[in-house]
Amino acid sequence: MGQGKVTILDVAKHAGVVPSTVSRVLNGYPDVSEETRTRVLKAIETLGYKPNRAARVFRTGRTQTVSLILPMVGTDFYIRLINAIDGELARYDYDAALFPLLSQRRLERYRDPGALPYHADGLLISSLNPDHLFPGGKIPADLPTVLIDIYHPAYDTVTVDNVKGGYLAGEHLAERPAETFAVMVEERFNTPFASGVFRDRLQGFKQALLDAGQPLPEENVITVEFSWDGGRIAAREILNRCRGPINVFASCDLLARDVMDELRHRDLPIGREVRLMGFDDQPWAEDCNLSTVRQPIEAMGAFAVKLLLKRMKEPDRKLTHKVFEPQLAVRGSTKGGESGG
Amino acid sequence: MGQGKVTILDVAKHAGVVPSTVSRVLNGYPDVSEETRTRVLKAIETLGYKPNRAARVFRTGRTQTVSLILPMVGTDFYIRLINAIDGELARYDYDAALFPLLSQRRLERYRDPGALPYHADGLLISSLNPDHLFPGGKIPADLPTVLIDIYHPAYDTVTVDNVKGGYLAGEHLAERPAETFAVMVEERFNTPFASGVFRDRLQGFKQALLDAGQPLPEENVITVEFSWDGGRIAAREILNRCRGPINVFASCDLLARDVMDELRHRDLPIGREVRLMGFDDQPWAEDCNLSTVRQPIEAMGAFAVKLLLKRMKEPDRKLTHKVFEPQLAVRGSTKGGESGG
DNA sequence: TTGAAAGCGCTAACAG
DNA sequence: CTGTTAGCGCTTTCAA
Repeated sequence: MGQGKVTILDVAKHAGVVPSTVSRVLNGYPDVSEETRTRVLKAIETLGYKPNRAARVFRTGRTQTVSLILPMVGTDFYIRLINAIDGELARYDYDAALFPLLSQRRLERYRDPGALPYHADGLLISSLNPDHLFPGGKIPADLPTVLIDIYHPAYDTVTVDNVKGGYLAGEHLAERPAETFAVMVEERFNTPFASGVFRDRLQGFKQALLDAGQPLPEENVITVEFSWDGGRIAAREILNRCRGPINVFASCDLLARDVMDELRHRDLPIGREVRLMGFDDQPWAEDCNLSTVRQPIEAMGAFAVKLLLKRMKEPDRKLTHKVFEPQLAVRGSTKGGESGG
Repeated sequence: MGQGKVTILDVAKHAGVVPSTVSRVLNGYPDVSEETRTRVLKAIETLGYKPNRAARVFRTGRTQTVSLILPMVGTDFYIRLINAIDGELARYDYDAALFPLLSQRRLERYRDPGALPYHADGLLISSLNPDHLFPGGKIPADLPTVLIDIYHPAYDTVTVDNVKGGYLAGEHLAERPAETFAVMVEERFNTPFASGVFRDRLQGFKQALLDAGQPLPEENVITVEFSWDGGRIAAREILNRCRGPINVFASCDLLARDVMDELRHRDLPIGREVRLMGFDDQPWAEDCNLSTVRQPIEAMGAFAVKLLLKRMKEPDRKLTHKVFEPQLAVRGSTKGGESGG
């Protein structure tokens, strides 16, 4: 049975119908009598028929696939995003194909309009700016496209308001005045991987402090590489400079975690002497008792999918730029009293 | 020009030849006169012809694509592996499609023989045991398959000798006798994600100590969750138990890094009072001055690809089980003198 | 070295 | 509700 060579014709013969009828059953058309339907299904079963995807794609011109281009996979943000996108796509019988831009070579291959990622019905690009990615900023293939986590005037975009998130963090810390520091991540220019989110977060943070009448001195912005000990270096820098009560805003939880670590090793009671905020609400942030800013990633993913499907249906609809609002997650690291951990 | 609707027929007409000739040019057949070849190429150029991948796949039955199923993407091991595989595949005009098993839902979808990953000419599976992955251990689609980083008697496999790696680490540490500990990562049974590498590393390590006449007491094996603070917990445990000179073998660099961190915070001179070994040789291991065990990941990836291509050519060739040997990378964390960092 | 012709497996008009 | 028919774009014999 089923050597993979059973075609719709075999099924039709076996069921005593014509191929198009089998096709109708296969594609769930309503106008098939219950009787023939079961007969066809039985034939499919006994012959072990497996539809030939290549033929279907060829014939219909649709792959039922959406390509998702992103910098990497493995961080919490992307895993949650992918799952959200995946789940939503499945509701419409679509599959997601993942294309993490792990190396320069891959990027170069994706400049070819015939490359694998463009063999899809639509394109989702997360955290990457087409202007930096492709020569002339033009996506090689002419596919319906939605950008996630990055703004661009020429595409449908789904973003989170990072400025607002930073503002929320700033507002929150400003309620408990202290010498305040921000730990930033180096974002190189002209890199494909520069979405500017960290810059935005800092900007909002500064604004909040300004509005609260506690402007952040420029020298209190510590910029570090996003490396295996960036956060620790920043923490040491801060503690060298300042002894009294401190507020620290780290532009992502990963950084905040390292800062927290360093603080704890110095027996500084987090939440009292030092208050610390992160950004992202990583799953372990709660365990760390880390105050942070939560992004509605699942909602963004689902929205992006819906938007893409709409764009696929109506290529000429006007552009949508959806902005999601982040939320404050207040925990021990900015409350009084308990130590964080 | 080139609305994506230009076919090989248009090109043929424009060049004054017949479609099959265009096809011959497209596929680099030798028996085409230089004159017609250039004429065809010019036609392709001016019309902006882009070959229709779907049609080609349909016609030839080949996708020129290999699917790579792995637990995740983003760790150094997988990034290096993917790049190696990618590069080797490109030499043979193949593309790699990545399928990280990020969620249970994805796994379930991949149980369907019609799922996207099986729409390929071959399958590479890294670090995942088909027996745990699929019901009955049978890969849903009947594709040429090579397993990487995991052994299985029924498939071509490419592995690294983790037992040997652990042995090398053990031998190395045994040269400087001290109270010795091993930090293990919890590997749950019946999980798709249990490849057993950590177990193998520990086994080799124990054997080396045994052979050196310094058997490792069972209670000196510290098992931790692979979480954000597993290494630190282990380090504290070790330091609570023991004061004198210590040898620590962490079953991966990530863990070793956290152990090292905790040690440094206690001002324990790494390489003197405490000697520490990791496993994997992460890119930052050298910066940390961490002694570790290096895996020939690039060689493994390239070999796996070659093996897969052979299997695709000759489905009936006998199974290959290639085992690569790891190498010791000795650095400051196990040398005398300098502190690690 | 090139042309003619057939057909891969499936779907989508259209007709009945 | 079901059958007839045509053809998607490309490759691959086979013949010239």
